[in-house]
Amino acid sequence: MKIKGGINKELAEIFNKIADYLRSQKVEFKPHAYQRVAISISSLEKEVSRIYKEEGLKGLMEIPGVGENIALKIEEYIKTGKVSDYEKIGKKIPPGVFEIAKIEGIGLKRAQILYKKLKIKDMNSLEKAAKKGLIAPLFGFGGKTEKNILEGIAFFKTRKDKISIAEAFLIAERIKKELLSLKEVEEISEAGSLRRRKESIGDIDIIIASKSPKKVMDFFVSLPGITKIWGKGKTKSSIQLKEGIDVDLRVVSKENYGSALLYFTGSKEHNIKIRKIAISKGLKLNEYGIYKGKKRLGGKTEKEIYSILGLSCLPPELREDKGEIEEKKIPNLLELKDIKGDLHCHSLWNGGQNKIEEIAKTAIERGYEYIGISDHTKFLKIERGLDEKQLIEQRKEIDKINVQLKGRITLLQGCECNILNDGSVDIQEKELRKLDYVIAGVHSNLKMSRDEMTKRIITAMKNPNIDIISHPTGRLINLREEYRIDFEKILKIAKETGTILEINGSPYRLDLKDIYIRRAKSIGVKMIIGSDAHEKSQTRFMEFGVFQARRGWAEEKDIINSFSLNKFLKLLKRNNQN
DNA sequence: GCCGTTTTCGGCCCGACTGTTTTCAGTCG
Repeated sequence: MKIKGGINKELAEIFNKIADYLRSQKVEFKPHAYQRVAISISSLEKEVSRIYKEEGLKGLMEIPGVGENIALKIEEYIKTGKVSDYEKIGKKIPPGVFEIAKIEGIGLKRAQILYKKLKIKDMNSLEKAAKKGLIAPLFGFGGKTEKNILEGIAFFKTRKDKISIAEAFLIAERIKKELLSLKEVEEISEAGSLRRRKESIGDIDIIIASKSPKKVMDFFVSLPGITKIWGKGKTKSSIQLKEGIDVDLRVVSKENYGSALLYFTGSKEHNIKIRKIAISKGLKLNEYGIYKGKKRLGGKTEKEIYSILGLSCLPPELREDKGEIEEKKIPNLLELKDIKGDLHCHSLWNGGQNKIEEIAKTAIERGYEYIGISDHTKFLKIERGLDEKQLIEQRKEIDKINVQLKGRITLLQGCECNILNDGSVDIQEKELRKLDYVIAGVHSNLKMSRDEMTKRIITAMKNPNIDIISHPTGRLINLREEYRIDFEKILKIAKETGTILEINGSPYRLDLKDIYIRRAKSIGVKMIIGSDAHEKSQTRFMEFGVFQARRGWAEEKDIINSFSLNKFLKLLKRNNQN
């Protein structure tokens, strides 16, 4: 069973599947151990093969959650490309059955029942069976489950072969770095949907300015990790990477770089519109430049072209033909460097991977002025959510670290408490009041009716002790739809109550999505970007939140963690009541 | 299978809810 992706991701997926399998066999404790290792390996910065090469088995065992047994399995995979225990499972369960188990409402146990009873071994055979109504009569299944299965399959079909912005961004950074090592490369940039920072990316486009296209192309098609060369020419080459994504490279002359970048960044709709403007001015715009008759007026930079067309230079994130061309006042978009703190971080206290002190030090390295610890609370047993007593204990620790780090950073204590079915939360109000800020989010019973879920969130927003709503729509990209909510109503109440909506930067969520951010901004609802880091390196998810905010036309003034600590605190509901 | 400022062995992964059941699987991160 071969899985696409870098070695850490491959192993994480194998360990996750072993965990799923053991859980379906009712094995105790081991699934948790495997799952933990899967999480910790996938958040490693270094490839396990490198750790093994440099430090051997001992190095592997220093990875959190890895003991002797799992270290040996990692070693086996590095040496042979296989984990024999996992191969044994593969003989019992076809890979398609694991896929089926990803559908909401189906776990590996039910998938195995379907395999045994109806010989269902992939999505296709599952869909056929559900449509024929063969599933509902099975013991333990029913009409609603069958309906859920069909909805789940439909959702899976819409996601196509796209990868997340986070994954595409990191791959592109790596490739750009390699290409930049060539002295023949004069300019380089990503283009396409990646440059526009869309949340999912079909393929990666890269544009290079160079006088020696052949050298650049030869180097490009010899990069490590290529599984297929679709085509190689003087100006355009296309490859497939082992991560399962295609990369297209175009090499142009420096004179054409701006026009090529503009053309290949898109969007198509944006390009059509600016070409029409060119025509209306008696000009012609293409990927080689901007022309009046045969005379070339420019094309070296994007700015030059926009200026000839009488437009301001539009940031790529806005180029969707959603009003940016007509807009008189182009927003001065938020930038990563504007961010002064991260208020959504989980610590070791609730099952995160790092001590508060380590998170604080990472925040100092990131240049933040403040950092907030917002651990889950007690309703989420599986996350070891904190109760009132533990919050009081945690405060003591935070106070102590604040003294140690005085002058370097300020730590705040918050929590991410749970909005229960009736809109109340799982921590007593008087304890919430003692915190510096409170985030509340929905983490359970996600399939409520639209009215009930809207009411549930609104009740929480009306609570004077709740400052921020985390991941307000609850979607997981490619995995789970939003809660059914009346978002307009939620915006209205957010504005009235001064509740802040989060833009969750985790690549799995990116919630709020771009159109909601733009809508919130237009109404004047304040937002905050949180990394939702469960491991210190994940604080970099802030950047993906900033991308998302930029696509939503957000400026510094719309995002409250771009404010200095004092201004930020003054904006919180708790500090703003008469 | 991992882990140790109580431990090198005995803890760890709990509970409320939904759908479909009459005991259970799956979902929330």
